[in-house]
Amino acid sequence: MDFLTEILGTEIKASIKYFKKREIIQKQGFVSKNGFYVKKGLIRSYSVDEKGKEHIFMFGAEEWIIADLESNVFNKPTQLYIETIEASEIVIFSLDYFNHDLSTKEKLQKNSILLTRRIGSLQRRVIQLMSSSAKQRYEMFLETYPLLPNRLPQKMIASYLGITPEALSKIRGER
Amino acid sequence: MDFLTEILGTEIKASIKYFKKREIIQKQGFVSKNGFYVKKGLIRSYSVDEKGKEHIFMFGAEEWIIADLESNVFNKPTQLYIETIEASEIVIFSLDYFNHDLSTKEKLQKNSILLTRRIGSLQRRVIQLMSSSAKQRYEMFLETYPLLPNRLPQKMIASYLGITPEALSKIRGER
DNA sequence: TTTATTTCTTAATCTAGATTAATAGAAAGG
DNA sequence: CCTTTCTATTAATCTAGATTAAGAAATAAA
Repeated sequence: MDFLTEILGTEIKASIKYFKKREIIQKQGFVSKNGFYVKKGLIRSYSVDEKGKEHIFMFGAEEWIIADLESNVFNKPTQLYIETIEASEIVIFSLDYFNHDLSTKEKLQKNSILLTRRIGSLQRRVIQLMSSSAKQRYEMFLETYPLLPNRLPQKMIASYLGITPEALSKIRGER
Repeated sequence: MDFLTEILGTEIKASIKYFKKREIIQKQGFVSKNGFYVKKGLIRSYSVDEKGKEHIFMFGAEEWIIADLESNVFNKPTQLYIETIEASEIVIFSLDYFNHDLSTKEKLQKNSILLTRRIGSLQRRVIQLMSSSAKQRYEMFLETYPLLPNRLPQKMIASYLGITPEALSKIRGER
C-alpha cells in the first residue's frame, strides 16, 4: 500500500478486498465515494448506453487507480461500471479527502500531479477519437499499453477503441 | 482577477494582454508554461492533424481557463494551438505552481477541485464520442453550452463535435 | 457601395466501419 | 471427457458521415 499512502496519507480509511474474475465492483447510477487502487489483477470501467452496448472507458492494471472522481466530488451518479477482468486484489479507499483537511501540502501537490496526468491522457484520447482512424487508434493503443493486449480479450480492446470486434479483427488481419 | 487569485494566490506572476480576433496565443509543438484565463472574449484550443485538418479541443469563454496542463507538468511539447475567436482580454499566468511551494493548502484544494471538474467533463466527452451519434452530440452540446452557439461560426461547432460542417448543416436542417 | 473572401447549404457520390449471419476455435462447466 | 457457452474470424450488406462540387448567403475589405 506504499504508493497509496504516499498520496493519500495513512489517515485515509482503506481496505483490501479480493475479487474473482468478472465481479462488479461499482454500478452505474450510484454516487460513488470510493476509489479503487489495483494492487494485483486487472479491472475495467465502462458505461452502458441506451441500446445496452458497453463502452470501455479505461483499464486498470497493477498500480493504477480507477475512480469516478467527478461523481465523488460533485455528488453525481456515476456513469461507470467497474468490473474485474482478472481475479484481483483491490484497495478500496474513501475519496472524501477534499473535504476533511487531513492532507498535507505535499500530498495535495502529488495528487494534483496525478490529476494532471490523467487530464493529459484524456486530452490525448479525445483528440485521437476525433482525428484518427480505427487502425491508427489501435496502433497507438499497442504502443501506449504494450503489455495489456496479452491479458485482454480482443472484444474489450475493440470496445476501448470505440469499434466492433469484427472491425478490429479485420484491422489485425491487414497487418 | 479575483477568481484567479483565489486559486493561484497573489504571488503568481500574471499579466493581462489584449488580443484581436483570430490571433494565435500558443503554438503546437512548444512546451507551454502558461495558462490562459479568459477575462473577456472567446478563445479556442485545437490540434492540427497530418492532413492539416483542425480539431477543436475546447472553447474558453469568460471565466474559463485554457491550458495544456500536461505539456506544462511533464515538459511535453503541446499538441494544441490556442487562438482567439473574438477580441479578448486574457490573463496569462505562469503554471509552475507545482514546483515552488507558494501555494497554500486551500489553494491546492481548490485547484484539485478544478482539475477534477475538468476530468469529469473530459470523461463525459470521451464516452460521448464513443457512444453517441453526431446528432446526439450536437444536442448535448446545445444543452451543455446554451450560450456559446450564438458566438460561434458553425464550422467551429462541427469541428468541436468531430464532424464536417456539411454534416452539421444537414443535422440542423432535420430539426 | 462594390468587390472579394469566407461561411453555409444542398446534392451526388464514396467509404470506414456497423450490422447481420454463419462458422470455427477456445474456454468453462458439468 | 463431452457439452455448452463465449470469443474470434470471414464475408455480404448497409449506413452515418466524409468528400467533392457548386451555388447562395453573409462578412469583410476596399
